Amino acid sequence: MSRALYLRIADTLRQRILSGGHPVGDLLPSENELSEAYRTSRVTVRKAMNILEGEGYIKARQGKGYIVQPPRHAVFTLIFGEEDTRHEFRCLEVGIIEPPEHAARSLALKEGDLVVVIRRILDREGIPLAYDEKFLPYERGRPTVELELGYSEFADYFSDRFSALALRTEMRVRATLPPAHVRLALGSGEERLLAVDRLVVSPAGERIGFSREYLTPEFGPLRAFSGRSGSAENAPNPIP
Amino acid sequence: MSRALYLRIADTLRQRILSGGHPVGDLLPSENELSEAYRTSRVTVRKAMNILEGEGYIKARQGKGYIVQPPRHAVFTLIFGEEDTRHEFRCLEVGIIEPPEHAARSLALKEGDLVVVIRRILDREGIPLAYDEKFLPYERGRPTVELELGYSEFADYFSDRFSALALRTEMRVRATLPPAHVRLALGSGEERLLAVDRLVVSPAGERIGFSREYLTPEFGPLRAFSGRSGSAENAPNPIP
DNA sequence: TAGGTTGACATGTATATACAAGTTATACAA
DNA sequence: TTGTATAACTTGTATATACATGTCAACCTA
Repeated sequence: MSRALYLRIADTLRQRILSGGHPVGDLLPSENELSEAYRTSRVTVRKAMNILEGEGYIKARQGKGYIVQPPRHAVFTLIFGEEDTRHEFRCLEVGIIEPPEHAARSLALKEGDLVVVIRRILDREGIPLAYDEKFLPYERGRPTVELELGYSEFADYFSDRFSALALRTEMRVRATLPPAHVRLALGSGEERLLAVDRLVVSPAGERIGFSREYLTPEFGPLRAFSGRSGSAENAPNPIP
Repeated sequence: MSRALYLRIADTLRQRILSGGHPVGDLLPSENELSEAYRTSRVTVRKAMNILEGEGYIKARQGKGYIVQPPRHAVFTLIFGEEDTRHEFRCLEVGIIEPPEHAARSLALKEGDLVVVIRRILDREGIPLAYDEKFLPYERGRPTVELELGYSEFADYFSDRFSALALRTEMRVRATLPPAHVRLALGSGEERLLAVDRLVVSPAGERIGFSREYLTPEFGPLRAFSGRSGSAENAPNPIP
């Protein structure tokens, strides 16, 4: 038997969108029209639509229809460093401080607001891999269990307060010269560092935490894979 | 009305997986068992399963069941630089050469194989933003229209030979000191560069192209967003 | 004219059903 | 013992149907 009908419907609609037959913002034919056109049921058409929606080509609006979406950016699966578990964290500093300017701005703090700070070194067998600063808005009275934060992401830590999947993370990566306190902590005269800023935002828009990491070359490159839905198995590693 | 039933089923199963109730490799209860347990139809249970499968928690195996998957890496939407279209490419070199060692290795070329090379500078209003090298395996007799390659990705360019969606891209990002010829081309004494290697692979595993880009600080940071399925609208930009 | 109602039509959720096709353990035959 | 049917599971595909809910334009009323 050939490909399933709902896949073939998705294929032809996808092709029609890609070839410009349905420009961005266009309303696709309704489910009823399509099910008549393909002489099939509405349920089967919906399966095709769900696929295209998952791929980002269209967006469903109840009561309105399916709207063709602008081409979205490539989706990558990001992997930090090697899957090597021999690394350890050395905590340098934990406390409640006035936030440095960049953290205050990212967390949208008001003048005088305090933050919980955690500064750590990641190393593997004595070799420093990364310097890591985390900033969490300090709420008077909230238990500061979070001072014990391990390497887990904010998202992991806050998965009880929020559904981990609901949290949104924004990252910025740049090459940088380390500030003095980082260079000192990392020991060597490292100059080729990757700086990774992360901001974790709750579904309600509350800024939950901000972290800045400085990655040394020993940490390894930041790797990303696109194509197919992010399962690790189809991501072998041809780039040497 | 409360949340839809299929969403609630997905929620409770997700929670059960996250809390270790169903370890990795475990087989979930079958659709029939679940539809009895929740006193609903198999179709509704399947909707829940499809969600969890899309989120990577489980994987369906026909004839077998739903298998709990290992936690997958976060999926990010990557954005390069600003959405500023005032930039231009200046082509430095186009030709057919013996590949440099890193390109030959990434493309898995044999001794003596040649590549088409394109070296370009990206700049905005006279300021260099990036240095870009692309390498394509040279096939004798293939028309070298590709010498005209614009800023389009390989994926765009080869979308006629392959479905653009089928192509897989692997990226590596690191901070680097530029090699001499790049420093020369970029003019200034730039030292804080992001190096981005990309390898594009066809569905059959054929290595289609390799590119190496050196991004200056003026190019802007590499940005990534996670959470929700990669639509651009829910990615405003709080990190300043 | 301004504002509210209604109805046609869109997608969202849910049920019941049927058959196709992959998997596996068990029973049985060579 | 080894191989092969078979039966009882599993998920995959597809249909027909019902009602809930969001959207919007046309119409009606004050």
